[in-house]
Amino acid sequence: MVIRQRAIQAEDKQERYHAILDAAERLLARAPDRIANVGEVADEAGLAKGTVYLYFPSKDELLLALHERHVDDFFNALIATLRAPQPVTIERLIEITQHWIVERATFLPLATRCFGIMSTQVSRDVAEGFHARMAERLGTAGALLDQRFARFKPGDGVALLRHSYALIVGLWQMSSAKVADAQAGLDAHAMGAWDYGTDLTRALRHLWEGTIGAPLPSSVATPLATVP
Amino acid sequence: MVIRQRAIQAEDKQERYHAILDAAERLLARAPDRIANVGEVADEAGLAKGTVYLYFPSKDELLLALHERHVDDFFNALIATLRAPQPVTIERLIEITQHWIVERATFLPLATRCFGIMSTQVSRDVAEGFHARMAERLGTAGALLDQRFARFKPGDGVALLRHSYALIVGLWQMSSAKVADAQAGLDAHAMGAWDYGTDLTRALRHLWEGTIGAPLPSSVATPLATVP
Amino acid sequence: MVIRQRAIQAEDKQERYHAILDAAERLLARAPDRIANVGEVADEAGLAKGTVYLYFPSKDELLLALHERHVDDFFNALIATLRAPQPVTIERLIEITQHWIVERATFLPLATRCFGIMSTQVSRDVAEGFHARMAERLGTAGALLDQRFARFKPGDGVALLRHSYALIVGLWQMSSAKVADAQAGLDAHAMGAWDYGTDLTRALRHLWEGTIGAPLPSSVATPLATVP
Amino acid sequence: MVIRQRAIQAEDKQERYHAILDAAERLLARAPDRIANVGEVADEAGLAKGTVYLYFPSKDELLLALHERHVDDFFNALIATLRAPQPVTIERLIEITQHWIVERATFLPLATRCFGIMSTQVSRDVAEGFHARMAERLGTAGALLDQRFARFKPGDGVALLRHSYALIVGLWQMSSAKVADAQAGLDAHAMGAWDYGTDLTRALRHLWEGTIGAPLPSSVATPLATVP
DNA sequence: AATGAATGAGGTTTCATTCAT
DNA sequence: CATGAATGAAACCTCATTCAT
Repeated sequence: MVIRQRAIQAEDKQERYHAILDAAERLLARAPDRIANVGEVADEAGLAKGTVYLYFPSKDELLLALHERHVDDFFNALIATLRAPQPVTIERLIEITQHWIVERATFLPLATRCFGIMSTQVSRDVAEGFHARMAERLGTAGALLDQRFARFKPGDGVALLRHSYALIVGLWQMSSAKVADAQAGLDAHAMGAWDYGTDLTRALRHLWEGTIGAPLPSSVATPLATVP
Repeated sequence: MVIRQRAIQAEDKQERYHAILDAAERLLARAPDRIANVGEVADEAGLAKGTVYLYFPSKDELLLALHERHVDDFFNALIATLRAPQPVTIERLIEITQHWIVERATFLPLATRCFGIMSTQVSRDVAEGFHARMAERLGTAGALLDQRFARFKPGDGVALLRHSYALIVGLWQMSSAKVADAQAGLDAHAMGAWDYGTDLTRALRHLWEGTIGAPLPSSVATPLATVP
Repeated sequence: MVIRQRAIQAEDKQERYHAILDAAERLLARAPDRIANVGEVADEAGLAKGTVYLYFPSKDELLLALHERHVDDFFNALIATLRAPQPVTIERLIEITQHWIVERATFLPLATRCFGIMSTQVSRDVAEGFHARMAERLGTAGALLDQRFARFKPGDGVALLRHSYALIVGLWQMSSAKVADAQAGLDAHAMGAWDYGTDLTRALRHLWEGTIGAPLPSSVATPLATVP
Repeated sequence: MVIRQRAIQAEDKQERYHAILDAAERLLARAPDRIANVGEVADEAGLAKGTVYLYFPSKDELLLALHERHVDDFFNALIATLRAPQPVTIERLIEITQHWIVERATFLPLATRCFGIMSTQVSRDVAEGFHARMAERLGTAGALLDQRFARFKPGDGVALLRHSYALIVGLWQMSSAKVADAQAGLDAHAMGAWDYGTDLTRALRHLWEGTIGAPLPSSVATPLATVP
């Protein structure tokens, strides 16, 4: 009923676009098990339901956009680290993963949901767009990895990142909340280490060692000679 | 073992239970992108909707049971191979994965769906039951791996299997049908190898090499002296 | 107060709320034996099913609201009469009952149904709300009765009304349509007077006489000295 | 699967008929808010679902039969009292009502349900049959009342009983469990006496006094000269 | 007579999206 | 641009009753 300030400038639009994503993010953080409906997102953003559709063509694309923001944050941190002159330690890479993915309570639930969406609901165009942008980021970060590892051929870095991401998501799905709790009672030794964070670290380490072809010292890569 | 009009013997009931799962499987194979509703499954099975609910307490549990059958088939093949006296080659393990998971068009779409179900819709009891049975199979196969690899400590086998499964599922989600098609036009080199089967093989190889701590020869494990 | 295509003003909403109840009322009047489903109500109101759920949280609450409107109409008439300066005759009270309850073909079938709903389907909050509002009306009318009857102690009026209502509903249930017809063939004398309207009048008269402690003249109460 | 002894003798059939009613009674006593489904009744009786349908043509008629048994018990006690040579006190009549109706947790919920059924689901024949049998009992007890009260004309006794029954049922519906609890917090005085048992006693007393045309002493009727 | 597997009609509710205002 | 009322497809599950065994 209240007519809000209209977003006429492109900047205002950008701002509102992100305000909607922020609202969705808050709701997801509050209840990572469920995806809020459009009405709730609109309410949380202080807008009307119809307004959301001025900024996003569909709910699915809204979710995808939010996921993309998560992914972006992660890649930005990763790329920044790989561009910095300092040696890149494996601990540092795992730290980045922990911080931007594992500890961000909304990342993995939304990723799971988005993979579900992607395979069934979303139009080919949208899926292509999403993957193209994803590929770009992957390409950038992968290329930096290729430079760091003497033995890497072009494309190896990208592949390693893709595999890592698959491991991160796949492992999470196998140990999501309800199940993790259920496992608490079982014999941890017989089951293997079941804590997601610990298990993931171990799995990534194995994957990377296997990819590099040698045990990982604390530093996985040599310093870059030049800093971009 | 003719299935009569009414399944009165316990055996007949087993058969009908599986007949319903078969119907669901056929529908999924016909359209891996969508999950049929209960009415369609009943029709396909030549039964009434209510009859399906005599055999499964809810649609979700039907899907879970179907997924479990997939998983069982895979584990049975895996365990049989690990129990056989012959040396286990990595090629053989990848073959099993290819055959029972990758090439079975219904496995991965359903797995993705089930992960979604598991975290939100299904009661804790059901989820626990599912995971307990899964853990048992994992435990059996993992223990056999432990015996095969001299360096493996108890639990290493289970962990390797879990990590492998995560990789299989996660990678599939990143390259599900629609997207794979979309990628076809892009420069394969720049993107890295994007074919799911090929990429998965490579990723698993890296993961396993990293876990074993040595490059994989064609045979990943020594022959068993005795067959359990 | 033309109802527009969309009810935007609060007034329009009120009107639409009642339009839905009107539709339910018409359907019930047309077939007092059955309760229409929500789709039928929506059709009758010229709306979509979902729209009904914008105005009522559930079917049960819709029925309750309709019943409440019936009850309200009755109490409004009753209270108006009791507030008027004229002497209140028993004939007048029975007239009101006849008009607003007995002759309103939908009142008693719905009341019966609502008592069923109330004890099993409806949440405690809703039931409490309903009864609180009912108690308020009862209290108002009861207090007016207390003033009219010299011998009434506070609360006697409310009790009399409650008892009367119980008699109205209970007697109706014992003589609902099908049965009344069935009785038509029997010897009316041996069975006692079985016509609902007549029988009810007699029963109420007895109840009231017993409550007042004296035979009822045509005027059951003294005129009010002052009109509130 | 177990083939039970077949009820071939008429006596056995009677026994089984009542065993089914007993089962329904137990279930209702255990949860007066809900009507068990046919499967539950069969289980509780140790029979198969289909067997119930050998003894009752439909669920509704089963419920009606159970209700009829309740009503029978009440009337038997009432008639026995009215036939006994002792003076009949109002306290005694109320005691009978309390014992056979109010305190029998299953009577009133089932009565409510049966009135609902009767007006909508049951065939005319069944309804007629039920009411005819009910009328017979009413007639017997009513005639006894007519004899006890000097001023009663034929039919007055039946009418009084019918009115009393209406009051009993109607008042109960207005104060069934959920609501009674809800009322607990309110000011009992302003609301009138809300305890069902107390309120009912008061209402019945008023009804009877009004019918008899005089305040009720402790003894409502003169002793019978002859005992049938 | 007894069983219990099979039936399938029947009804409620949610929510992404549209579009009149 | 913004609103939020209206839409209506979609899907689940229960359970009284039937009937093959």
